[in-house]
Amino acid sequence: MSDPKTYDAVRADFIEKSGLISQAEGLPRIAGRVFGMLIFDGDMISFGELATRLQVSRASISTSIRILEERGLVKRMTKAGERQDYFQLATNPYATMLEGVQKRMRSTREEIAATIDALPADVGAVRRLQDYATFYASTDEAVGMALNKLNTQNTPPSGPPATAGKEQTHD
Amino acid sequence: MSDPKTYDAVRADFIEKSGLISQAEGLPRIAGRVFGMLIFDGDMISFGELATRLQVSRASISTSIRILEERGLVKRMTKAGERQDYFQLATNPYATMLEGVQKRMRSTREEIAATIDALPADVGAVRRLQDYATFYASTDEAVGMALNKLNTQNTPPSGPPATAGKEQTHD
DNA sequence: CATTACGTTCAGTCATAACTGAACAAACTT
DNA sequence: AAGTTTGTTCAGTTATGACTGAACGTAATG
Repeated sequence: MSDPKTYDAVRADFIEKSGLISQAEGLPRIAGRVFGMLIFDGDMISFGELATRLQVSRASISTSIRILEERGLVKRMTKAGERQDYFQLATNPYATMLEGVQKRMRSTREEIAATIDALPADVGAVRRLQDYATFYASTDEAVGMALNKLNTQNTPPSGPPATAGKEQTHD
Repeated sequence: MSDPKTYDAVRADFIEKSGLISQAEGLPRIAGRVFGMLIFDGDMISFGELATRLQVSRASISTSIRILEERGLVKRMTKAGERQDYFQLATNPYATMLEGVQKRMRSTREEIAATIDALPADVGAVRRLQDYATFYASTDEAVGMALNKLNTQNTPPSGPPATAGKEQTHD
């Protein structure tokens, strides 16, 4: 208990944990570390800084950022007078994550529905497939409720601080 | 539309799809195929039958079954007079899946909380970490609601049919 | 007893995806 | 112009995990 780790140690641990969490969610580990670093630090971080502070190649940063951008979790910024790209958490990244989950669940639910449609209604499998589909449907619905909560209650959450004037959203 | 696939073709497609779905959920593909086959066929399937019908090694069946048993999705049965093990969907496997999801989310939420506790309350990171933790908390809650629905509304669902007398649950 | 059937385990192979270094194009600096 | 800096892409390496074959223990069968 009485182990006051330094700020930097806590930070490093959290970033590393984020890597592992993301790995469990199907993202590459480095992308998770980038995400964790953006959460922890809050402010914009440059491309080069990401590479050096995480001690990985710039190629890895490039692809990780691409993945995070595709998923809508991170946005790319520019600073006037700076050549490097800067990155920041997207606004409400968690809602975006849930939307992604929803999307995937719906798609698999539809695949199950397609299987059901391809069968005559009286075969025994239909009943079990319907249960399977229902499972996805109600989970989808539950996620939708969490999403609503996220979108309404705390807008804006701790997202990017009101920009100080120099930065521009990139596209 | 006017493409009446044979029952066996629909079945094979579904089983294959299940493999892919499970792969996306972090399970080995073969485990997903086993799961899909158990859903589709409904009745008990023997160890050997799984290996031959899925055209994979018995070693793979063994480890896949172990995984599915560990997760509580499948139960092992024996038939009097039969030496082979038989397998069946567990009762309410979907609820069990959701419980697993919940468990994992709680554990990562706790890791985030631990990070927060290790920081003085006034650092900026705390706010963002709290948002992160809240995200997991409310998703956890939502899953809990879906779980309740699953557990109450349709008990028993299409689970294993009342056993015909010869089988025994294997512990 | 020997033989066969069954399921597990383990070493090894194979497939896949993460990660890197190097080559590159574009934009800036001198 | 030549030389930097920056980000992307691609070929190649590396790490990871799925899958298999073979060896094994156990239990039933003959």
